[in-house]
Amino acid sequence: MKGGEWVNRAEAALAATGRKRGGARSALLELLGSETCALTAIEIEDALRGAAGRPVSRASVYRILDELERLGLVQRVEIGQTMVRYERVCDHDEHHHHLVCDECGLVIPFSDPALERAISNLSGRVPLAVSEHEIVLHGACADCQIHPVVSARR
Amino acid sequence: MKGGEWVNRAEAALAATGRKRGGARSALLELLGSETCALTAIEIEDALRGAAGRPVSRASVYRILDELERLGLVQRVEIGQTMVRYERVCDHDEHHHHLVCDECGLVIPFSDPALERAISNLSGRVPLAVSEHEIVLHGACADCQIHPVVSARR
DNA sequence: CTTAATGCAAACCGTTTGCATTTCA
DNA sequence: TGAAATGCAAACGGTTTGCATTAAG
Repeated sequence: MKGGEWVNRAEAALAATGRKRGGARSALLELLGSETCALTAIEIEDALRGAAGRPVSRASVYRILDELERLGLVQRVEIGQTMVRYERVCDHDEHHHHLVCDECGLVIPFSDPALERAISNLSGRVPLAVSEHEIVLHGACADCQIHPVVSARR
Repeated sequence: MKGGEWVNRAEAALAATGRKRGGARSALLELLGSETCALTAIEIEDALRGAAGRPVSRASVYRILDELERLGLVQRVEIGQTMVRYERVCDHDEHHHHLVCDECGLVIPFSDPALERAISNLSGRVPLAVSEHEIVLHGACADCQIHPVVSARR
């Protein structure tokens, strides 16, 4: 499984910087490894408090995510929903972006080679050394087109 | 000037909903009309308190922006910088996206027809009725490639 | 033992809200 | 005069920080 590989890579990267191992962090790594799309800190906290066991304090969730982000193992995904989301940084073939339903908040991952081509093409012609990119399509998901939630509006 | 047109359209849209005119709002409209790229609420507040005259309270800035957003006259731009940015919604030919320098926070607008083509092409093949999209390229601007700000990191 | 990891509670800060006051039509 | 617009200050809520405690090596 892809996520397992990522967990190993993460453990290795952390060990390489002379870090000690902690229960909270490995629980969080395992969760992120099993998840393919972006979660908020609260969702992570809840998931860890729930079934999977090993509750982790919110402060630790944020600290660990921050650390993983600095190491390039996790990336923030900000898709206009107040709360920041986090997901593991994956190999090229797992690279994806997000569809966001503005009615119900549903987040769906997608990928599109043509779009990636346009981006990498563009990256060379721009006054910035591009290191990453983020694409978000907003709209209404199938359910919300059928059952519009009148009062949602963020 | 493009911005002037936008201001007129905005005034008209507001009048059409039976709203009264207020000093704070017209000052804010004028500012947004003269600005081509995204500003934060604080930047707007400062700009209005400064030279241009007519200080506007922060609460009003947020309320007015919210109102303009609901009317489709302004759009939020969230580019991973903690604070939300706002810019006027422009005609098709002014449509653009953003380059963000992760070192110093500089925001640069850009547009790319090929990218837009890829997006609109994609929009039809996706499980979402796409109403808008946002693209952000992150990296280091020219200045920051030369003089790296060691400790910036958000 | 020495240093990193963690939890708890308080602090932060951008944003929103409640309420009294002013302004427009 | 009645509804909308505005300012001020307090409330909110996601995130960060300080500090004391626990645990890894």
